Amino acid sequence: MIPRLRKFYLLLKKKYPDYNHQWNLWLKRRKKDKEREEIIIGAILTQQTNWKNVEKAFENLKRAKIDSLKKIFCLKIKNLEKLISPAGFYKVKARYLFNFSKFFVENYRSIKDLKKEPLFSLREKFLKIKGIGPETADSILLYALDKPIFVIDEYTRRFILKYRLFPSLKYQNLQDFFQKNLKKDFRLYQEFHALIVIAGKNKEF
DNA sequence: GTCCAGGGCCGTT
DNA sequence: AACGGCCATGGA
Repeated sequence: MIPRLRKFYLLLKKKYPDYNHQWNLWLKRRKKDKEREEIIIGAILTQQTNWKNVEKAFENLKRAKIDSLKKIFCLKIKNLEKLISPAGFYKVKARYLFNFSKFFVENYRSIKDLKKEPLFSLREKFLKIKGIGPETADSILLYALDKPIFVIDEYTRRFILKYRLFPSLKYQNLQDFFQKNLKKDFRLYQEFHALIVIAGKNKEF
């Protein structure tokens, strides 16, 4: 029998066919380390923030040639604050970005090196960094490092709530629910979660 | 002018 | 363990 959750996945997939094309391109492209680092930076900048504002912050960073965690680590915190200010909460986020960058440059040689580490050991380490909570940690693991862990965010909660798919909205409970009902595959997790976000932005729930 | 967006931390209970 | 206040900008 097919889990109900999987039916919703297939339904969303059918409902947003033009996204399918983009998705296939995203899957095929071999991600460069720089791109993975950008995903990490974006995961922090977008905390409780509209993506439009995050894009403005990215434009500033690009203009200043700040395109890696190492460069963020070397930057003066005040300068970093100024560059990312359009993304809001800029003082805490500058600190958060610095904290993650420090963790990265001091413990790993490259993104490949980081990627080699097992999921759960990595997740625990991420969660110890100030500024990295469960959602940000899992976004980085899933989207930047291709690790099979399902991201729970506000859209995911609204999706679950609307269709009454699960009684609890607590992070761990929901994540277990998704992972128990889906094949353990980072591609599936990425695509399903992305579809939930698209549908959410589209005011479906 | 008001509301709010893909969180997380911290202090209080 | 759970909850409220706080962090800040730009677009609707």
